[in-house]
Amino acid sequence: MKFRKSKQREKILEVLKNTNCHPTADWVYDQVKKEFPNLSLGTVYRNLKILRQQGKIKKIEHGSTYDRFDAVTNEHYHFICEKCGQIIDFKLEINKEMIDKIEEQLNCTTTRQKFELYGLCGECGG
Amino acid sequence: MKFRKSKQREKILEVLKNTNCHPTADWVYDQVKKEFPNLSLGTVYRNLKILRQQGKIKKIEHGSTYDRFDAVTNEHYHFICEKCGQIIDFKLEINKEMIDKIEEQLNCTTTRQKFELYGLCGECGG
DNA sequence: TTCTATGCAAAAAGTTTGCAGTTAA
DNA sequence: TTAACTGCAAACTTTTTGCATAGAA
Repeated sequence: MKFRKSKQREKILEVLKNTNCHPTADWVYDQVKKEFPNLSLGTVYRNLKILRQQGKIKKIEHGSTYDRFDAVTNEHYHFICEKCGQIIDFKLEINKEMIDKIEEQLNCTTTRQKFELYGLCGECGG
Repeated sequence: MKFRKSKQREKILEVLKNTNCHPTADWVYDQVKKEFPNLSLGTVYRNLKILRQQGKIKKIEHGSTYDRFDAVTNEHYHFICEKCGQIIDFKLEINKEMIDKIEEQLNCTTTRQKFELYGLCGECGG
């Protein structure tokens, strides 16, 4: 794949580099629009895709674009296959001291944790 | 909130109880449609919402319906305040042996982990 | 009888794509 | 000169909502 330079793409990357708020495409659009008033959202999405292909940014993945539901009520965590989207449950004892340490450090109290692993399942070449 | 009984809702819960594949709304729709051929997707979504309000099922959350992007490359995790919505980054050394054990158990390879804490931040009474 | 649940279809929300014109190399 | 990039708008995908009717309590 060949890429040319584009002012819009450079600005999009710059905006992303200068924030740690994990923005949405729309937020990026609003920022970059200040400099390129005719910018379109489609261009932002296309460039976000290209920047990912170039390995310069990451999309914060959640496996699938569909909502998924779960009637299993006991405490468990999820492994999500990045290829086939399959979700596999696993159990785990979360280290309580680790949580305590973070609570102290951030001066907060936590009520629940989410712990998810992403990768390839057995069938997809794990 | 008051709820009445409904055959469709009962069937939706039954279908969810009898699978461990964390289905999408559409998959549930296809299953339940076998018994209720006039079923509509809207009804499935509405009942999934009600079942969540009743605490009978969970939606596998990914925080927001928007894709989010990140050009910050170093590894970090998030504490999310359930009152004010603030997100605070923290660093953590994830126990590698723990991951190895899960990989072996599930026969998968993991490329990344998501570890999120939810609760109250200092300002909100943490 | 009352009001929640339903089916249907239209709208909303978020993302992708086709097209004709622009621009980097 | 050529083919990647752009803006615009339409299409697409997933979820929500409005409305009239059916059905549980």
